[in-house]
Amino acid sequence: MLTESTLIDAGGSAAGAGALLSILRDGRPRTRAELAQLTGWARSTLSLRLDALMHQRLVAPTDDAIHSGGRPATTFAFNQSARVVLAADLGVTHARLAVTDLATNPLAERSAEMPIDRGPVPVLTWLVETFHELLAECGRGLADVCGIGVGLPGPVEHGTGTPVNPPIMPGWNRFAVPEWLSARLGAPVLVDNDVNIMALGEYWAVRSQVQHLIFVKVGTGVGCGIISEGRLHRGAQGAAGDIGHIRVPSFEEVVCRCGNTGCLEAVAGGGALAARLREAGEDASASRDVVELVRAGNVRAVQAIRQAGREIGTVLAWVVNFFNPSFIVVGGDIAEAGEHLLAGVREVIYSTSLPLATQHLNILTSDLGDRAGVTGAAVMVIEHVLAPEVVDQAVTALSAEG
Amino acid sequence: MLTESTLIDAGGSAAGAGALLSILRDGRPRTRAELAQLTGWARSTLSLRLDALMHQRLVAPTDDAIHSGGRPATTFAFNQSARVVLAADLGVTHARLAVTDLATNPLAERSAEMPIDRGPVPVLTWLVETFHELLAECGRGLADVCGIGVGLPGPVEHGTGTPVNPPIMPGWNRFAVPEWLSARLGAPVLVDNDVNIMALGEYWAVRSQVQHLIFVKVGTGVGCGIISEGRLHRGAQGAAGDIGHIRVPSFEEVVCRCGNTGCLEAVAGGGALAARLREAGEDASASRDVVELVRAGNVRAVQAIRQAGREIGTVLAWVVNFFNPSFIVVGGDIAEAGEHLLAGVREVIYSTSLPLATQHLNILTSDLGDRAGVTGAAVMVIEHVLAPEVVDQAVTALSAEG
DNA sequence: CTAGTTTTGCTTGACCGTCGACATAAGACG
DNA sequence: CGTCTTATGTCGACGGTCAAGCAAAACTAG
Repeated sequence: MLTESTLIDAGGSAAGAGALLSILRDGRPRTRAELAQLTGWARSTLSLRLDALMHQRLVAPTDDAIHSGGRPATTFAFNQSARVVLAADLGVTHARLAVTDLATNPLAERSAEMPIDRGPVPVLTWLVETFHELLAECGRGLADVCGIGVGLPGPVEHGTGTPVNPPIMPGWNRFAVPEWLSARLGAPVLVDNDVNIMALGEYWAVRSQVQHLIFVKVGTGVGCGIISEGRLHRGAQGAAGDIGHIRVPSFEEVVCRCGNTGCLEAVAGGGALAARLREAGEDASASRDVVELVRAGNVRAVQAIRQAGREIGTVLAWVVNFFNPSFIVVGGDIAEAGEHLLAGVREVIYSTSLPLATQHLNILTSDLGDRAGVTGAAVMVIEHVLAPEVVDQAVTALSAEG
Repeated sequence: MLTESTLIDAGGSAAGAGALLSILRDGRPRTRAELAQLTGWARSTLSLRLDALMHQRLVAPTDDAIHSGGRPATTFAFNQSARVVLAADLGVTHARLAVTDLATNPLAERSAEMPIDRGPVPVLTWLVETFHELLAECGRGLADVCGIGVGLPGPVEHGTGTPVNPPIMPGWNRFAVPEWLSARLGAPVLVDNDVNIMALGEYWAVRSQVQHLIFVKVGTGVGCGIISEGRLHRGAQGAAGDIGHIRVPSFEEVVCRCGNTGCLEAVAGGGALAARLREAGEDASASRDVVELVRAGNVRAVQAIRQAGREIGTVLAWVVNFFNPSFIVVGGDIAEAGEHLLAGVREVIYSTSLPLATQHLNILTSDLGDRAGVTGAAVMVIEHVLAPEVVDQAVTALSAEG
């Protein structure tokens, strides 16, 4: 069997351009002299590499030059607009699509009702159409697209990009999302669980200060995404972060939709809160109604959410001891209904977890809000496409053809 | 300020030798032709790199050649005996030292009573002396030592290798262990928490099958080490894995040595078990006595251990949902007292955790037993010293001087 | 407007790593 | 013992990288 392997770098002509780009990716403009010192290359070599990146339009000279008495030095910076990313966050009932630049800034965005249970072909067909519209909106074409990132509301085998036995996505099991999409959009496709993607998005927002982060989504259900040393921890079956079905104390009688009893989700999830408020005579059928009630100042709803925060905090207190993150970001419908949930979470964590672990721990609501998903989908693509090896390969391929 | 930075590879003469070694590190002998194909290098280049590694004695030709009609091809394999590693597992009362080869095989080993509370200088002085004796025992000298790995029973800041506010190591706080040891033994020193090191050791034993592993140590206290994607997760303050002070349900009244109540350790730790058995009239003052009782067939002790397994299993069931490991290895004094603890752990995890997460989960006792610590200490050193960049640097340094 | 200063682009020659080809070594087979 | 086959060492060629130097460019200061 022929493996055609090149386990180690090919030593191609412009190899190293990727390393240069990864220095410039922080966005700071730099002069040639600075870059030569940082890379350790000769000025001539550096110019070669820089030219290669400029031909790819991944780097561009900035307007402001540095004046130091003589000829001003032109500075070069990462060109965020070189390519665009198509990012999709598909929820159970709702979808958000965006075209972003290479720094996750949105160029065009759309949010719409789109039930996932319509099945893969209708949903993805709509997705392709909408991406075309959004591209037109911001004056870009398919040629500018460097990759497509998709978040799905269920377990996804990230290696192949296919959903596996998703409980709430009828028809999607083992559907080859990447193949289907890349055949129609002509770019690499990456797929992952929606909570993982939101964790990536939140990590991106604080990446300069933080290595270990937990993102907790409290919507109809409860789940979390785990970032260890800046990388997503997916677990052996890609099932990591499923804290919604952890059994919490003193609620052994509550039945969960998963069939077990006492699950966190059945106690503190949006669906459970709605049901409890309904029993108390309030008008609430879904997680979103609970948020409405809280916004309207309904005392019972506020109390319920705060108590839910305490229950979730109990589980997160364990997580803090076990995982020792420096950030916990809480997002999802229920978290966005104000600080009530967070208050409950903080109350329990700071009183229960180890002082060493809580000392420098930040517990916050998401700054990105419902944009965390699309941001994370874009991050997933950007991290892949702008990885040094991939850039080197692209640069050499282009310089080879002329 | 001069940074003298070379962020990107120096392009030194024999760079790439490290990559070659990392291929050979699986121990399988290979011919030049195979290696050339695997690396993608020309045969001549490959021979150059191979020579460099052979000069370092890191690779050696094997005796058996492959006969294929013409001139037989000599095969080359990683030479595990090229260097030795000094590994130390310092417990609270007990210490185990070993000299190992580059595949963690013990060449000489010693286990002794050595209370950690004698303070850093007496303990480390004894350690240096004993290492000299062990080296003499297996006919090696300090020149053969490529690194020293140490495990300590408390929180360690791995970057600097110093203990920080250890609760049970008087005098060790902020003691610069690496500097002290490397000044006397002339080799790089790596220090980490003992549980982390044991996790590394257990991971090493199953690394071909497993990416995500949890090692649980049940001794006087309870703690765990976390391996994510083959790398140790230490957490933001290096405090990850502290499951001993997670509060478990229905034991809110039990007081823990940490001052809180209801901690797992206060319910299921070896110290707690001894106390409970003592109350019941048995003769047990420490965790080791509990093991004795179990070995002697004492029913109360067996029941106590099995119940402790259930309590620990409760916490591990949460961990399984959150982290989704593929292996859980249980070690420490209490775990080695037979299958009783494991039975309790399995009972709870398989009945409580999500089916998806438990489907391919293995829950085992340690094969390495009380050797997990020294093995892990050796692994820590080997992974560092045999990392491609480090090997490249060593090879170029040697070829430069002649 | 001119002289001074610093960056930038271009060229050259030298060096070193890598490659491919050729010659030689080592064992198998008849 | 000679021939065949395959492995291995050696050597020249190629190409990428570097350092140095020079000329042009671009701005400041007077």
